[in-house]
Amino acid sequence: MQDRVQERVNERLEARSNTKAQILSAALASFGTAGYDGTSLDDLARGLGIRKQTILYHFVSKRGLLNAVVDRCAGDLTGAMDEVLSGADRDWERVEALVRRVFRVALEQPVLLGLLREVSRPGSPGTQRLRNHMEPMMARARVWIEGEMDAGRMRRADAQLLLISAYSTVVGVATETEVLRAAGIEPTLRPVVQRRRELLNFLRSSLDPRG
Amino acid sequence: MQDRVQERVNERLEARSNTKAQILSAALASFGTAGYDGTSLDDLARGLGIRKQTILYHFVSKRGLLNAVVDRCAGDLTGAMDEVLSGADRDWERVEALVRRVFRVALEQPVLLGLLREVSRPGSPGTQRLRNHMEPMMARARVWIEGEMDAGRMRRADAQLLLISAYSTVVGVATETEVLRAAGIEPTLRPVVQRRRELLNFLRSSLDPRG
DNA sequence: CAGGGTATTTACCAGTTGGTAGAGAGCGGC
DNA sequence: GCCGCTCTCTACCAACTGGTAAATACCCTG
Repeated sequence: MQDRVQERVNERLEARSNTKAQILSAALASFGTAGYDGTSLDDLARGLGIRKQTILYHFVSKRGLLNAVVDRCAGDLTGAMDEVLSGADRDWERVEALVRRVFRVALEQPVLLGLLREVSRPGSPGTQRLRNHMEPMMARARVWIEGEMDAGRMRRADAQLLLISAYSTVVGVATETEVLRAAGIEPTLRPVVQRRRELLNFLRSSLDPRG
Repeated sequence: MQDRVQERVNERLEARSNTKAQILSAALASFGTAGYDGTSLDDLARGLGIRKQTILYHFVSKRGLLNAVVDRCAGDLTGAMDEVLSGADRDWERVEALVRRVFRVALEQPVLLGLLREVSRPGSPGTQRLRNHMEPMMARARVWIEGEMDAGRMRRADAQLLLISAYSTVVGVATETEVLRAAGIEPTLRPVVQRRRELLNFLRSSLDPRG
């Protein structure tokens, strides 16, 4: 009996999250390409075959929708980073694993890069929200790196600046993809892989104690 | 007499270009920071102490204003590149001069980077306009590079991909500056200089025949 | 079947958007 | 004095914006 109740509740939750999830991913795509201001709730709803008020029912306001989208993306990113930071890799291996993991997320969800790009524009609503998500993770990475430095396993450098530079490179991949497309070149993996290699080289040359 | 007439005409042209130029630079700043959709003609006019219709008189439509802004920026950029490409530098020196010159423009007019960023977003109005400006210049640079390759003064590589990568790096500087600011770090020259160095290293390692 | 929560709808609204029409001001030339 | 040109203004508009209020459909539970 209790099981059946739970089943129903799950069904309900599933149904809810179905529409909600659809709205969320459509919003991600729209915010990431057309931008926040360029996204109209009416258009978004029309694209999903629903009414705008359904969106507002689930997310209260446009701003709330953006926040939810940012939360999801930040969750994906910090989740991926968390995975690596909790993993068994050590020293330089961990740095490399971190970079590869983040790039993988970026490649699996190209729209995510677009949103990141949109949301890191100064004055954009959602900047603060993203920052709140990223800051602890960045701080954690920083503490770890600085610990490695103290232990002499990494060369001393400005860890924060390094992290920011890495973050910019990842977001920059979005820019590059767009520029490529604007130039009429169908985006391939190549430039992305190249960027990743560049970033890894940069980090290695900054951190490798043998460097 | 003829002189006085000319004088008056100049005065008139000056007065015209005064308001027009003010609108243009305010629009550049707004498009570059708030984006195209995030820019309201009313707000823009209010900021200048004029009426929106004055803007529309000079630029016909919002789209026309964007086009004019893009034209100006593209002019600044291609002008700078043109200067170098017509200069006396040869081989690697010319590449370096080109990079330094473009970075100088970017540093002198940070808003320009913002606009470039905004306008290279796929689907953004103005993308095509920018492309029309940049393409001939890019083609010219490409032809030159490929000539150098043929002459054996540069190592063979995909010139177009190289140029796009360079372009992305420059635009990426805008992203980085914004990320820095979002992280609460007052933007300094350092990361920009670092990016420039990275780009130069990358180009050298790709093109230097001795590499 | 009645009641209650969830989800989606229709109807509506005030404010803002880019844009049009046209008047008026200031100016030099005839 | 008046024309014509450039520039800026007031007045106005239809379309669209995000958002509120309330009706309704649905499904499960009692």
